[in-house]
Amino acid sequence: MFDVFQQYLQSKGSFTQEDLALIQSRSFIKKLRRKQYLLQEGDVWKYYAFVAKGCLRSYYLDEKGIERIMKFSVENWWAGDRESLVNGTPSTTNIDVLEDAVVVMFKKEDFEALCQQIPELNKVVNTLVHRSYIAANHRIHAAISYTTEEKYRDFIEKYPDLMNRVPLHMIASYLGVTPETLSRVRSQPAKK
Amino acid sequence: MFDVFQQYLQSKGSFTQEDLALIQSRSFIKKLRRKQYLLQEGDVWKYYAFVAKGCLRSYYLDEKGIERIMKFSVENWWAGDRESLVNGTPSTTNIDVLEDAVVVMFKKEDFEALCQQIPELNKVVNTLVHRSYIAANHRIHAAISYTTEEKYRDFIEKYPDLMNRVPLHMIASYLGVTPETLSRVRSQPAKK
DNA sequence: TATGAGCCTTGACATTTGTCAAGGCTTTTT
DNA sequence: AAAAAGCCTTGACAAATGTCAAGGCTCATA
Repeated sequence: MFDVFQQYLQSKGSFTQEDLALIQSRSFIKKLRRKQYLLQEGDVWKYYAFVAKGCLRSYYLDEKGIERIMKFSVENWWAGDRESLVNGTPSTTNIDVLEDAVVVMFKKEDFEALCQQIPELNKVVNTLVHRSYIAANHRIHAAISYTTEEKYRDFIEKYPDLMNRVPLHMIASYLGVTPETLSRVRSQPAKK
Repeated sequence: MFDVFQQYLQSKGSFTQEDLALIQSRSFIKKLRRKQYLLQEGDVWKYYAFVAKGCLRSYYLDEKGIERIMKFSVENWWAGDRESLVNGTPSTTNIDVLEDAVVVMFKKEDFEALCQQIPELNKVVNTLVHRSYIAANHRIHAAISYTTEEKYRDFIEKYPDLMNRVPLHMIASYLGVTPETLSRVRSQPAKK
């Protein structure tokens, strides 16, 4: 399954065979079953984790104990909690598995050492954070200015495959509405 | 006004006098009056801009022509449009001045060359992007799971000084509610 | 095959928020 | 000083969303 990560890297930058071999030597593969946790609230997240296969979700529990989904991670995405990773603080988020998954993982220190040794890897990672930041801003944009219907359409457009892989009530959670509201919006005739 | 930026840099990393002199030599100062634009929709943003004094806001116009405020930038914050900067695409956001401002600016190429030459600067910038990303996630969290009252309290807690510098209707816009709703939430007796 | 859990929808009703209109107050501009 | 613009609030009503309860359907498991 490392080859999936290898292809990802090659699509984002140019790496020599030595680079790739070195990266692989520091990696380890983790197979995860449906419903299994990758990270639980209270633990400190100390890894870099690339999803080679499957589907995961990151969520936290709000004051009322309701699950709020922040992110879905499928093939070619990363999973984890950057805040916990960067600050070394206990995580407030849970990550569990929606579809059996294979994850390419690195310990934090190992990965950061790799970034020092391989400038191209460092560049790829920085670009990733940049893009994640831009994507987060799009989501803020959507959250504060779209109607529920617009949020839903936007989600379908951005993540058409997730529509068929993830239950609707989780999409509702991701969008910040109740399952009932999403259901009603879906059944409404499309207006313009 | 460069000294404000200098102090910022020194608080985030360690720089030699040569580093700082080099950085200053590539910078230029821009003074901006209230209501003036720093960036207008349609233009490509090609700078790095650090606010040494004053207050700016980033906003875009939604489908109905309503201003949606994405960000306020005061002293020791950055202003600009990372999406336009990174992708070279025309910006969809406007940045204008709420309080007369002084901004330390760099052309994109100059600043990125500086990052190449001064690894410490590069580190500071990468850390900044990381933190911005984490902050953006907090805002998504707030947007999808907080009530209006909670959003308002959260804003006050995070940005107490902005409360006294920015009109309420702009805070309402930032939070994604109408000025009327914010006004009502403010006048309600606090519940728990 | 039977059982139960999970998922989606629908209805009725309460609550929140938006919309429109108006008024008072302060600050800026003329 | 007068006029205008901007800001905040309030009221009345409409629209959107949440809450609670129920039912049917599919799918996994005993």
